[in-house]
Order: sequence, then C-alpha cells, then structure tokens
Amino acid sequence: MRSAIKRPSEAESDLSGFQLFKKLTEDEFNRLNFEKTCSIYKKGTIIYREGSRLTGFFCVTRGIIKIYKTGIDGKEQIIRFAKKGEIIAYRSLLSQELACTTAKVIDEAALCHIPYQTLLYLIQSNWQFSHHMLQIACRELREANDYITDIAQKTVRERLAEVLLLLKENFDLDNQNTLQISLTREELANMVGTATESVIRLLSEFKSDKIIELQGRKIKFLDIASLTRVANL
Amino acid sequence: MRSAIKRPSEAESDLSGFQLFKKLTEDEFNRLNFEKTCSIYKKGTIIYREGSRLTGFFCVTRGIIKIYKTGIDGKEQIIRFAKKGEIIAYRSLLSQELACTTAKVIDEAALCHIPYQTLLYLIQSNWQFSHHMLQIACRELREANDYITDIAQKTVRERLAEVLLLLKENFDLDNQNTLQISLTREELANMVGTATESVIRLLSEFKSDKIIELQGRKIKFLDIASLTRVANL
DNA sequence: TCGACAATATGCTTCATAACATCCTAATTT
DNA sequence: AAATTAGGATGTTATGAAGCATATTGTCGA
Repeated sequence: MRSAIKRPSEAESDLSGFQLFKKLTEDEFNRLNFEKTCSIYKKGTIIYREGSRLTGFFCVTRGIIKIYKTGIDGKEQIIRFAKKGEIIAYRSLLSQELACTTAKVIDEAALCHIPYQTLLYLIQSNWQFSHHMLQIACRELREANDYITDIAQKTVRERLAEVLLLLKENFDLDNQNTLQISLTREELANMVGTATESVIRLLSEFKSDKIIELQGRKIKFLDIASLTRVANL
Repeated sequence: MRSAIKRPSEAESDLSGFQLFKKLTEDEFNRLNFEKTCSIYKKGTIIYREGSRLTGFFCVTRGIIKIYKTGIDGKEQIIRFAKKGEIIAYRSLLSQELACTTAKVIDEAALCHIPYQTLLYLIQSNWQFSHHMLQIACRELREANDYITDIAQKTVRERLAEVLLLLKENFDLDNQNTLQISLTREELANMVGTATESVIRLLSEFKSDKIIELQGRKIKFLDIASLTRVANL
C-alpha cells in the first residue's frame, strides 16, 4: 500500500514552514519532529484508501496528492488536490471515522506522517494549535459548501471554466501562462462532475474561442477575463 | 434583522443537554451561561445573512433553521437544516470570514447566542471543548464531501429519494410514518439542486409507485426499502 | 522499432431534465 | 363571500449533456 523509495531530503522533512505549527513551543515542536516519519512516495502510490483506518495525518512537503471519493460504479469524484504546506487525512482522524476518501500521488511527493497520539497531544497541550486546526477545517468546509452550490446550479461549461480558474489559483503558471499541473481529461471530468467527452469538447471550444491553448495535457491561459465570464463569477 | 417576540422558557435556555458543553468545568459553564443570550425567533426570521459579520454562534434549543447559500440569480441552495442540539454560524466565526450562508427560521425556534469572545475563551481554557468542536466541523465536512459526490454523480430521481431518507433520519416520523418537517416543493428542489417542477413530478411518481403518500406538504413513508433502492444506496 | 494499450478527439443518437405555459387548489385577506 | 396570492400539478417543448461508436494520437515496454 505504501512504498517509500528513497530518503527525503532535509528540506522535505522540515515542518517549520507550516503555518499550523508556528505557535508550538520548542518542546512541542521537538516532540513533533521526533514522532513524525517522512517518506517519498512515487507517482501513482495510494497513501490511504477509502474505508481504511488511519493512524495519523500527513503534511505535504513536496508534490501533489489527489483526494477523491469513489461514487457510483467506481466513478471517482475529486474533492481536492493537496500540495506543499497542506495537510491531508486529518478529517477522518479527528472525527474518528474510517477514511471517506482515497489519496493518490499524482506528482512525486514527500509526506510526513504525524501519529494520532501526537495530534492528540498537540490538541491537549496547545490551544493555538487546536484553534488553527479549527480554522483549516472551517475554511475547507466553506469551500465544500461553495462547491455544492456551484455543482448544483451551474452548467458543465461554467463549472469547467471555474475549475480551470481554481487550478490557476492553486498551482501557479509558468512564465508562459501554462498551468503547472498535469491532469488527464478524465481527471478534469472527475473534478467538474461530468463525462470525459464533455470536457474534451468544451476544452476544444474554449480553444477555438481563443480562451486557452492546448498541447497535450498542458493548458495555457490566453484570456482570463473571458474565462471568468464563462464561469459566471 | 432579529426579532425576539417572547421570552424563552427555562428549558429553552438550558445548554446542559448539548454534548459540546459536557466537558466544561463548573466555572466555564457558569461563564457560558452568564454570557449567552437566548431568544425566540418566529418563522421566517433571518438569523444572519450571507456576507454579514457575525458576533457569535448560536445553539438551537427548539425549532428548525434552514441554512442556505444564494447562487445564480438568487436561486437558493440549501446546505443543511439545524435542529435542537445543533449549533449554527460557528464556521464563519472560527475561520474569521463573513457569513457565506443565510440562516432562516422555518419552524419557530429558540436560540442561544454565544459571543465570539466566549467561544475564544472556551477554546483557550478547555482543550476537550476544542476537540469536540473539531469533531463537529470534521463530521460536517464529511457530509459535505458525500453530498458533492452525490450531486455530481447521481440523477435527480436518486438524489430526491436520498434527500427524503436523509430527512427521515434527521427529523423523525410520527406514529404514522409521516415526516415531521414541512417543506415546500421548492425547498426540496433547493436541497436536491433541481427545478421545483421536477420535484413535483418525481414525488407524484413515488406516490403512484406506492413508495410514499402525499397530503399537501405532509410526506408519509410507505416503503423505505424501495426508496433506498431508488436512491441507489 | 514495433506492437499494444491508454488517452484524446469527434460525430451521432438518445434521454433526462429544465424551461415555459397554464390551470388548479387552498389558504389568507378584506 | 369575493378577491388575492402562494403553492402545487401537469402537458409541451427545447436542450444540455451522456452514451456509444470510431478514429486518431500518444506513450510505454518488450
């Protein structure tokens, strides 16, 4: 299930950049470092699977993780992507439920595993940590609510445009305005909640409308303003 | 914006039944009681509005509150209903954002307002309170994720069946299996994310399939098994 | 380098559901 | 009781998007 291939670098094991841990005392931070386990996971690796019991949460120090749920007849619904500086698996851990999502590496990643006991210790010993954790959960909750409204009320076209803009916000562009995350059409469809063919068609339309440019999986933004208009934002 | 009409009863001001406050010390609980403000809100009252700044969160001790977001051209998307024992408005408060939903009374309600300062005090002074709060947020987050998957992948028919089952779970039935919450067809549509006409049609179908019985807004369950099958659960 | 498989692209058909237009019914007001 | 209004019901039509078939391109391993 997990497959570490090589040792993570110093930087990839360093959690001091995480906002979440900023308010820890030296002792608390040392204990965190002592009890964490960092590993490299190659593309395609499943970090945890829907229905499994989790032993801790993970901090992403490199790479991209796809978090998704499996719906009707195996069709996956992408909930979010996690990148450097974000945490995953904390939801199921805190609510003491089995994992309700699967996490899969889509860009070789470095993760630090923090055991449940350590999490509980931090919650007990440092209220600012709990407070920060609450803020993370509540922000994610807002995003989820926004998404529900969008998906329930917008057309596939609007949602796809919005998803592209969202990706642009979260995974910045190179100097040529090209998106630095490589997703298949199917993955885009699984974010938008539509069929792969529909995504392909709409992307072609956006392309002939000069809103984007396509080269394989690379998506280059030509006209953000139009895209925003299409997204109905 | 707020309109208290009469004084709440003893029972309606009592927060000792809330799981969330179970682990408070006597002092903490006393301070909570001292700083809370309980009122009665009549049907139709807006508790808080999308975009407003909140001064605290609310505990529901009686009645039903509809939490919804306003989407494209004013169409409302119902996020959830809150009833006795639940809390509302805590999300925006904790993440320090403006309210992203509106809360409206649909069954005369009694609410206790807990100021932000009190919330912060409890988070700082009692880690078990924070922990419990985290669990509430994380559970709601799972529900939101489940809902996203459903709405993205299921048909309107399946979603409506599922919503009916969900209502059955959350608002128990009378001795004749009739749902004890009265919603308009439009409100059902706003939960499911569809048009009012579609809900009307599908409810009629369920009725002629002997799955439910309808009398105005009263919905009586005849065949839960079939409904579950329709919902594709 | 070739074969094989996965991903992408595109046309055509089908179907679920939204949108529109009435009409009906029950509750509320005057 | 007449008048008004909100909610509910139903038929008709329009359309967005899914599903299927098929072609093309791209990618990886032997």
